[in-house]
Amino acid sequence: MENWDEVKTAFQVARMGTVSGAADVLGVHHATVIRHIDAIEARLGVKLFQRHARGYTPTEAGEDLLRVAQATEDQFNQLAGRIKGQGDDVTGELVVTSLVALGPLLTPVLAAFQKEHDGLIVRYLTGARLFRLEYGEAHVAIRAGSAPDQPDNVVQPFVKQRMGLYASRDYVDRYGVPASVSEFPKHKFIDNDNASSRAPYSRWLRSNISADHIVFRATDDQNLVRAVLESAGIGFVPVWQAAGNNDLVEVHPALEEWSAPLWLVTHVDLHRTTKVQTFLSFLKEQAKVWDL
Amino acid sequence: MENWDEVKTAFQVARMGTVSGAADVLGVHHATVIRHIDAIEARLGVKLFQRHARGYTPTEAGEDLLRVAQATEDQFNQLAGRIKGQGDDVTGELVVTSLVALGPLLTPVLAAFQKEHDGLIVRYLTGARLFRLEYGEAHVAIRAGSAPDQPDNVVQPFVKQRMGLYASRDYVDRYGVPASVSEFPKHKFIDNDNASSRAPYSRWLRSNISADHIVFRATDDQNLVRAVLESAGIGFVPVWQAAGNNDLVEVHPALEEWSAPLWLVTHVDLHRTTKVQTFLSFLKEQAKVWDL
DNA sequence: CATGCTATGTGAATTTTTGCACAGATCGAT
DNA sequence: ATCGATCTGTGCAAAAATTCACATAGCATG
Repeated sequence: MENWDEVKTAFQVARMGTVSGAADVLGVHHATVIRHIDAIEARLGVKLFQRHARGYTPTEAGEDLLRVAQATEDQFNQLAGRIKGQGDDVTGELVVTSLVALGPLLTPVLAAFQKEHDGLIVRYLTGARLFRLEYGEAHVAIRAGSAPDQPDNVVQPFVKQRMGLYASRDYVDRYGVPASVSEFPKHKFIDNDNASSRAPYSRWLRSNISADHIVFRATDDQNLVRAVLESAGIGFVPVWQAAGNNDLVEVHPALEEWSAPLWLVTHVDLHRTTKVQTFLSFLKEQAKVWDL
Repeated sequence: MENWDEVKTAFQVARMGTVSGAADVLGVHHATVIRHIDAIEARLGVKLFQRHARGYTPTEAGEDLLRVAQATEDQFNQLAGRIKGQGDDVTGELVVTSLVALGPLLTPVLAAFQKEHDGLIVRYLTGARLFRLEYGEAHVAIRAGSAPDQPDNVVQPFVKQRMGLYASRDYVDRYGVPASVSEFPKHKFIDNDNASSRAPYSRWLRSNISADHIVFRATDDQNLVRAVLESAGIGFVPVWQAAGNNDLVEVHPALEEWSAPLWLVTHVDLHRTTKVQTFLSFLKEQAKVWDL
């Protein structure tokens, strides 16, 4: 059974009883049907049909094939139905990945989206390692930083995350609050460990504060926030995150140039699917009421 | 699901995880695999795989297809096994057709053949209407008369059926036995109703006896024999059939030129199968001990 | 019994598919 | 970092499959 198309052809011949009839159904020339039958019979070494001028009557082998191929056709039709349908409704899994830091923001949205779509299973992946879209690990990724430029990824701007400079109440009690940028050199700062980070607030800090005043560095954003709370110094925290924390004191009003854009990233192959598109528009709608 | 071969290709890709791997298994070029996948996805309007430089990972739709096609492959393999096997052993049905008259001769042979092959179902069809090989109604036909010449049929000579001229004991008591052919015009004869019958004994009768001495005609051979037994006249009966009947008296020794050949006929498509060949050789072997 | 209809079957032309060669990209290892 | 191995992807030539055209054969109908 090397060639499945020949099985399909033989199936139609067995069902129709004639080569011409099968050719009509299959939308091919009757000569093609004859050659398919000849080929499959030659491979099997057994006649599937008895030929006569009024048509082909299946032998026992041919009737066996008829039964099996009938089942196959049914299964394929059902499969095609499922697959095509799947493209049009929001079911199955929706896998979303983002930085851990965005958890408080995204979890409510994802929960609400799930409630709207019965039969949808939401998987929200956040972790140390980058979940890769191109391996099918996620449908949608929310990424921070400069515009990603992966060839297979569809990237669109999401929201701007406003960043503020904060210190802990404890730090302020001890060192006070700088009245202006000019007083910054008197203070201790916290920043990303990545010296070439292209996050706008990080670049602003590097160009306005000498490196020796940056006394605490970490790779993970969450650990930077923890360092601020532990009074290690002054650091950037997203305004929405700082808003709910009474221990944080705003050291300097947020500047527009500190804002870090968030990006919505999907894989090309999945971007056009209804599931992904529905989620993306839902997400954007919810984001309108965010005050970042 | 128009093209079943594309399903097969997609199945292998889903199983292997790479286009190249699937191409190796399928024995085609990897470009062909890529084009098959593109084609089936285009028809379905849904991506079955996510492409990346290290291979193809199936989407949910792709995994669905994997499951269905896996089952299909299994079923096709089993089917191929059954069909190929069927070609090599003697099982299923063996349909044999012949003239009713040959029943006493053939039935024992058929019964013996069935005993030798477990799982074989013998159907011995004898009837008024001609069972037609080309419609698959029979595997083997035993025919009498002149060499048949159907293009789709494989014809081989079987045995010569010796014919004798017999009359009933009652007829002989009344009219006596003709001492030689020269006395034949004094007697009544029985013959086939078909004036153009090419059976050798029938032709001999036509050329040696004038038509007005043939007082009983029938289409069916068995009815001709019955007419002889009912004392309607002198008629031809196969010697093997007359041998077991004490009511029949040989009127004239059997002539070689009266012998009617029997033919074994099979359809081309079935002739090469083991089942038919096994039966034919069995039949010929049994026929060696016949005294016709 | 001739005629029309519907079949199968086959060689030649044409279209489609396949294979080939090479480019581009990724990953692991030396 | 560079090399080698392993993938995907694409234009182009070769091969293969399909279509076309026509021949042939049975069967029903008038």
